[in-house]
Amino acid sequence: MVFQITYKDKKTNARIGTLNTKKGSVETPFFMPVATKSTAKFINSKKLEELGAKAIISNGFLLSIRPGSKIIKKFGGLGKFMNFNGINFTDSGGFQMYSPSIYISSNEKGVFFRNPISGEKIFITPEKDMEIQFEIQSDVAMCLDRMPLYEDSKTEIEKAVKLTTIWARRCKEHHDKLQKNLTTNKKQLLFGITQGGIYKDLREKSAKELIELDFDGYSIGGFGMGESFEEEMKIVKQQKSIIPENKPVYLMGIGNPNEILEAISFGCDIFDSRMPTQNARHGHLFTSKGKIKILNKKYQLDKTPIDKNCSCFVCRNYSKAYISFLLKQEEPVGKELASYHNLYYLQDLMKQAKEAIKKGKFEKFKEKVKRTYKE
RNA sequence: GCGGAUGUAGUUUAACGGUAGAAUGUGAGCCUGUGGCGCUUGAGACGAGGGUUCGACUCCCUCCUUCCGCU
Repeated sequence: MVFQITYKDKKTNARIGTLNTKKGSVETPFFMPVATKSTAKFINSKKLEELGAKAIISNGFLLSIRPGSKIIKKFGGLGKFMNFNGINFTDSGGFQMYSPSIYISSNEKGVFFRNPISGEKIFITPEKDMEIQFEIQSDVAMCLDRMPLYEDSKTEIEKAVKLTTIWARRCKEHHDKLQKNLTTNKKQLLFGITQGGIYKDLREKSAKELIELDFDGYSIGGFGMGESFEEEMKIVKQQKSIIPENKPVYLMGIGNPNEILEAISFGCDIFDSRMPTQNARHGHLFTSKGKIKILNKKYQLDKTPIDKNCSCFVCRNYSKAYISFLLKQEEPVGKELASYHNLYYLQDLMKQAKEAIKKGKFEKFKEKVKRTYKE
């Protein structure tokens, strides 16, 4: 059993569940720090465990360029290579099509990338992508998908949906083949990714086509690209109404506290985003009173911690003024401290959300957080 | 003391007898399946005084500053 629901909220569609992987189980909903190249930026794997991350997501495609999936395999897989005790997700590289510096083109057969280091052309097919993630031995793999941009025309987005389904089928077939000889408890999970922008009809088509292929879980992709909160949530709600109840749902790339809680209330289970770490490096910090910009001059002499209500390592030891100064100086430790706090904040938020769901107080909790993060 | 050079944002520097431009720093904002990159925007300067000129940061004079060299 890949996924079990253990508790359902009465007022909303929020739920508590268990995701079972070859590395172990994790309670949902949870948030994954992004560890693209086998580490979160400025936060090592032991710190990730310390601050409460039970799962993280890395990028299979980028890791296959360097150090190479064969090397990671020799270490016994990504989890052992980076010495992370939690669950390792890997992304397919589909998202890198949005990165003009390495993306060249794509067709029905696969995607052309430019190796950012050597400059050589790389051709990634869905089959190749599955082999990479299999070799890296992540616990959960993602399908290669075609992510359109928010500003793309509906025709373009429709084409992306079509391609995403074609690739998803090939991913699934090849993934099954690769795992045929493994015992059940050694199997890697595979998630399909829906596309379709903010168009209900395209999203419906995308989700239904993927469901027919029967994945271990379903990701909603292509958000956080410029659409409004309402546009996004309208689709999330719709996708959840199509995806079978007993499948875990992963809203990709979403890290804003408001958006996460809203999506949880619709029944989403898994999240990831570079937001906490990227924001941290740029001085935007999450607190129980909302977001603060610690580089602002008014914190120059502030002796208090980032968040008085936070019990993280950073808030117990350092002042706003000190962290602000370090960030301004571009001292790596400043980035480390800020990133640590933001990641801790999100892990703690998820913990509180789960407790609130169990106590039947989730809606109230969500509204409270929403008020502090009103923009 | 004499001779030479020098003086433009906090800093490093452009240009021009007719609106003084940039870089960096600084203030404010942006970043959602990560390129630690970056992007937008605000404030900020002609050493002082006099002269020539319709008009001077620009040409001339005096003073001052700083640097170099020489008694």
